[in-house]
Amino acid sequence: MAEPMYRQIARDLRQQIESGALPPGEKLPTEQQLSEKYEASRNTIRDAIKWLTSRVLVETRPGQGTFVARRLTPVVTTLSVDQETGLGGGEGKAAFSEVEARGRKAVASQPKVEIHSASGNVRARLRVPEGTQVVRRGQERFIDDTPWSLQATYYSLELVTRGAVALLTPEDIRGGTVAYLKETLGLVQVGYRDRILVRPPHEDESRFFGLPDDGRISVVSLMRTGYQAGDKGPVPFRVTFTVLPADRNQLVINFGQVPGALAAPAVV
Amino acid sequence: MAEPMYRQIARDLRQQIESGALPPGEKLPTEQQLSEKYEASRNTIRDAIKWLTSRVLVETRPGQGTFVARRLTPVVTTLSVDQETGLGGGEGKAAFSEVEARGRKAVASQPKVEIHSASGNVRARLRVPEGTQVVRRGQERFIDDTPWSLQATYYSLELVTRGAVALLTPEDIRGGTVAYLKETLGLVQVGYRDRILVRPPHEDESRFFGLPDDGRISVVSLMRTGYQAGDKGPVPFRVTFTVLPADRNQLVINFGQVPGALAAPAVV
DNA sequence: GCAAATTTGTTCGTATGTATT
DNA sequence: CAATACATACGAACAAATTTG
Repeated sequence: MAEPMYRQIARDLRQQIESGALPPGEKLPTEQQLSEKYEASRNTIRDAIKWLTSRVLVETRPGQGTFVARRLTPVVTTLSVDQETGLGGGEGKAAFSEVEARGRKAVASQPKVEIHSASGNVRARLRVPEGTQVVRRGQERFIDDTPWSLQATYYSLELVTRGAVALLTPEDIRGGTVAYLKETLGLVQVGYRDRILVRPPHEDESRFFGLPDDGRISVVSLMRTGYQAGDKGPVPFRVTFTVLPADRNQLVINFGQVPGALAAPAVV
Repeated sequence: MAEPMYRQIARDLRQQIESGALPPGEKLPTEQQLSEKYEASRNTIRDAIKWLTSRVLVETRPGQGTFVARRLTPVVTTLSVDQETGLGGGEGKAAFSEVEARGRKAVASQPKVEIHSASGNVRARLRVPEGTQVVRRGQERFIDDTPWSLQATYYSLELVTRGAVALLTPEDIRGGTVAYLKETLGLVQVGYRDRILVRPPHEDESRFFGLPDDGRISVVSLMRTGYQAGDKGPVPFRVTFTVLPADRNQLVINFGQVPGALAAPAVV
């Protein structure tokens, strides 16, 4: 038994999908029918389908059947600094200009504001001791009414006590928080560092994005630490966490002179 | 039956793993033993373990048992341009300086050179018509003797006919190909665009990296298009594809002034 | 080096539950 | 309510990989 039967069946079905014999959205024969066709038990057919499912080639819907997965058109986000606004890509309004330029509708929820103790990554990024109070401003974003990103920015509560009280209002801050902090406190962001990693989604993220609960689709976690000038070099003053489903997003970063046109999604 | 039995069992085991009762590397009880403990059939236990496996919480080894997965210490790659060398991060020797600064040993294979027709993404990135001949320079990279990245750069064959014959030699080009093209052809890279996406690994990639063949660990695909100056704006002249396993790599990009220290891996 | 014991992997059959049409 | 289709669960047998004696 060089290759298990369920793998042979999976391979055959995969070939049919990739050759186009079974186009996206098409319903596969029922497990019963496949069982007869391949002369295997229904359990073995299910193993084959499970193999295809874990590769996101098909998806099963109870009571309906198994369907060839549809390809999602990826959203491209440019991370490099916008030369005009000076805003980092993927932030505030800038996050949407690109999406809207493609004729898709983008909306963001009202920010949700919370205050709690900085923990784990937030402490590490902001370089604050345990127990430090931070303001968390969270937002949910949608494209064409489907969930697209979860974003949360953390600021030390000290910024509020120094006068940046608008950080506590659960509304969009006109012009963006970076500009607001500059006006209010004279705090200038001199640079930022993006950190990108891929990981399985948390449960709440799976729920929000409607990802399958088996964790086979990862999320891209984007951490952006903003720095202000300090005596001994740049000092962090805010950190933003953005979470995007990995299967429908691409990131683009430009260095130096590159074509001005919007970057089109790459073919996977 | 609100929550299926196999999920309850998986949840219980997961809790034991995350609480530390079952530390990384520890062997779980055998399927037989778990079957008795939870009063479920072996198949149900296997379903629970499969659930944990798909989340990379455990890994099973035939003939040995199931073990709590060990956390890999991620490798951090900085993509932004090195201020001193002018080289893009993640390329050539620059790709390794960061790794070696952490006391890890990094080696690259001799480049493998091939010539063939540009296809798909290569055509799209280089903006060349179907049938265009390109030079492909491929390299495998290792950190501490474990496979770390697969990289392939494509150049139009025209660069060779114009005099950049070293592109065809299966050896490292001293100083890097970007510098070589500048010396030889006066071709200056004025900018580049990075494009990042996440996808399941191809079969050859799974083999090379030793990833589980069920595709549950994705790879990060990094495409870098290099541009030279042209009459009507920047024109692409090379494209590099780098593939990294997503579970052990982090990317960092700096904009403006940021702390000079090496970026430490973030906690997931 | 080989044989036995252990452990996971594959496959079948069967029964029942749950979601959708 | 009935029919259809996938989901869960049990039991059993043999295969393949690995360790142990």
